[in-house]
Amino acid sequence: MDRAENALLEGLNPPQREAVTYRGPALLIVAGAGSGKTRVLTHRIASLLHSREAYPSQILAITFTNKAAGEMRERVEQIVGENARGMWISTFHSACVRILRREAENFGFTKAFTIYDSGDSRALIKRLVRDHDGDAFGFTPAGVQSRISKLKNELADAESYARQANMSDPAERLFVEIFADYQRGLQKANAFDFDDLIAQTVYLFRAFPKVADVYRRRFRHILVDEYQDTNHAQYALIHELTRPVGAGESDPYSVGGMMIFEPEKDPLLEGASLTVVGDSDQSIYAFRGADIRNISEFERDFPGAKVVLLEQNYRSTQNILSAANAVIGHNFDRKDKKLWTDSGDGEKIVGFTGYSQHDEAQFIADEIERLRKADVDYAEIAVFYRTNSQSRALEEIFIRAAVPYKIMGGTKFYERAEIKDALAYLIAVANPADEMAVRRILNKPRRGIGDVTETAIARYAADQQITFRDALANASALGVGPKIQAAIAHLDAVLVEATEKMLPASGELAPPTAVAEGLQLLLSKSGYLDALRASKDPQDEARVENLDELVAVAREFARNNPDGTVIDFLGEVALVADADDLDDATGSVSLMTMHTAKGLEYDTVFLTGVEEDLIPHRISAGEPGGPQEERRLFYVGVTRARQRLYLTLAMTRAQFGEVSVAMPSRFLQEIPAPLIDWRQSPGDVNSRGGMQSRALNARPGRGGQSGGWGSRGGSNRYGGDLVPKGTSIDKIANRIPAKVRDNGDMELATGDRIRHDDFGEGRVDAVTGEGAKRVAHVRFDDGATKKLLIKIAPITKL
DNA sequence: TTTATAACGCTTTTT
DNA sequence: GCGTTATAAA
Repeated sequence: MDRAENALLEGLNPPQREAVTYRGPALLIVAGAGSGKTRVLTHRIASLLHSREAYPSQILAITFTNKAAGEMRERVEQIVGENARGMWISTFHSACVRILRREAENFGFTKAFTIYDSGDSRALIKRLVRDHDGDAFGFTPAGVQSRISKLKNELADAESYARQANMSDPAERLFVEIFADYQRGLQKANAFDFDDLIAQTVYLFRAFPKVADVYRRRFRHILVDEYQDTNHAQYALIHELTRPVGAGESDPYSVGGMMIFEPEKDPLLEGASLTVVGDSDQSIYAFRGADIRNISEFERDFPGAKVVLLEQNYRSTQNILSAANAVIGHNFDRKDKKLWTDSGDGEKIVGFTGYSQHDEAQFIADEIERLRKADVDYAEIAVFYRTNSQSRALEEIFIRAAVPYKIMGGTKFYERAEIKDALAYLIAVANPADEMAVRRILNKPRRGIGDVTETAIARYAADQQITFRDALANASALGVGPKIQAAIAHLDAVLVEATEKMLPASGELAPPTAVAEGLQLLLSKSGYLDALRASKDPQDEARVENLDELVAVAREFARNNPDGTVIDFLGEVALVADADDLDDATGSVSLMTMHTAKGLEYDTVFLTGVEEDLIPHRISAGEPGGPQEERRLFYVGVTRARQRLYLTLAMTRAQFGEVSVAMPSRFLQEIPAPLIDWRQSPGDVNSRGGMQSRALNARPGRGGQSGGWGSRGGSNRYGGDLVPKGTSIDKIANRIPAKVRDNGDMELATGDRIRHDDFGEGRVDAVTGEGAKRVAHVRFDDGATKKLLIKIAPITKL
């Protein structure tokens, strides 16, 4: 082992070293949270390159997000420099796009295929459900879409599904019909959806072993990150790629001259070596088909596989790890794994219960400001929540408290209407077969082309056996008014002009700037930008800026890919997720869902909304394995924190415009009590002498919910302190009562007089809502009116 | 065809 | 609470 080799191993613990240096057909690295897996992975790649066991071009490293891929490439480059070029470090999806582009002609697509994101495919499915009268059977586009997606992830197509489905059930027959039509629709549009990218690549490899062999011969070392999140199709793809080369020679498809590569006699070459890294405790994507068995049964799938366990954590304090271990330990049927650190206990976890989500948010804002004064950088603070909708309350308070923040992965840039419109213009140029894109831009901006005209175009196209796009060129033949004819002709002319710019018919290469310029041309000459500028809707100003940004993205793309065509650009754009542009959060607090948080780490983490029905989410309760997955999600959130972890919740939460009572999450009770320092525990909130609500004090007498629900302690007529007397604190971890304050079925009617612990006496003006959500509208004697949740407000009937 | 209004219903996570 | 969609009116 030479010096450079030694440098690669420096600072690694023994299991990490083993993971870097082991050589064999299959290696599973079970990497607990924060155990340095990216480091191990990059060093392993560097080690392979350094020892000349592999050329860069023989390495395929697969990650889950583009961001992770970029990071890995960067870190490998830091070690091996220029040598990193030629490696494929990419996501499953972009790797498959690369392969499919090269091989598309083998199976009825062209190189110019486009990619349908979930919105696109939803739109297509929606139309099909309508056409087939699907709602008669209770079909919703979302439901059909998720069924199709699940099936594709299992590598089933409409035909194979039909074979084993109960076809005497008319609903099943209809579903199969819609599924098949959907697939035909995609094919006709020369497009793949996300799931197809993987599945079709697998089909391609299976149907054309000679094609598969090309890639098997090329990639000798395959490394897969986040293996616990792979679904069956991705698993199958890995399997296909790691098969011995030439093994498929007897396959009937390999005769017949379909393949583009000359069949040649191959000496059987053994399969590529496979390294997978994962942590079954961090599997949080089962809902979209991730199969935890891929990792738990790895040793069975790849006999002779080596397993390396990384348990030492380099990220968090022992207190945080102990809490994480305790919670995840409640999941049964998992391999026991305990994270540990040698860096000390650190601070206690801080718990806080607010009266409302605003109160909770206020606490977080106050705490952030306090940390800020202690010289903590905003960028090292993150706030996590389970659902995107929870971010609103946080935002409101943060804005008021002047806490700079950035929402990660909120409304997605590429899902904004104006961006999708702009991309549809590009698609109309790059892949005119994609009828949906053409239809989308038909009347954007408004040109007076409505339903009637659209159908006329479609009928004409069908009659003439031409595409919808080509029908636009014959506006005069459509039998529509002259004004509309002119509008269509103008649109057609703009598209033609852009096509010449971006895809010159002469065959010469368009200049790198063509995409950005073409986009600008489309947006301005189509009148799209003018329409936005003329609009009086203030949001449209922001839309113009978004479009400017898209043009900037196109320019950036041209710089990075001088040979990139508009098709390449669209392909890249279709596969960027929002997790990918997390970087520019400098100087602001990061807000994101727990799912988005995976793979990230922060000094200080606020885990908010730690309530039943939120985490675990109520929808998960009914799904098999749901609560367990929610626990893993919680575990992921907890293990993101390096030094400080806050667990916060609220007593009441407004959801769907309704206020409801929230209960502390069961996960809180799974954390040993001594680990948490409750600033205000769920118990305190209901019992006398609890701490005061800061939110209330900050804005006394403010109407609305936050002021209204809030109450400070107060005697509880129905049981006082809900922790039974004489019970040791350990038995009831964290003193979390099973119930919050409960007034039972207190009956209130208009005209009743009540006394409120904080606001004094008043008269009930009205009662709205039902059951636990009944709300009393009370006019207090000082003139203030409040809305009070009858079940839990600290009130007594007089 | 477009616009205004009402009703509706849906609310988890995402490459 | 929200955005989307159906319906009615201009």
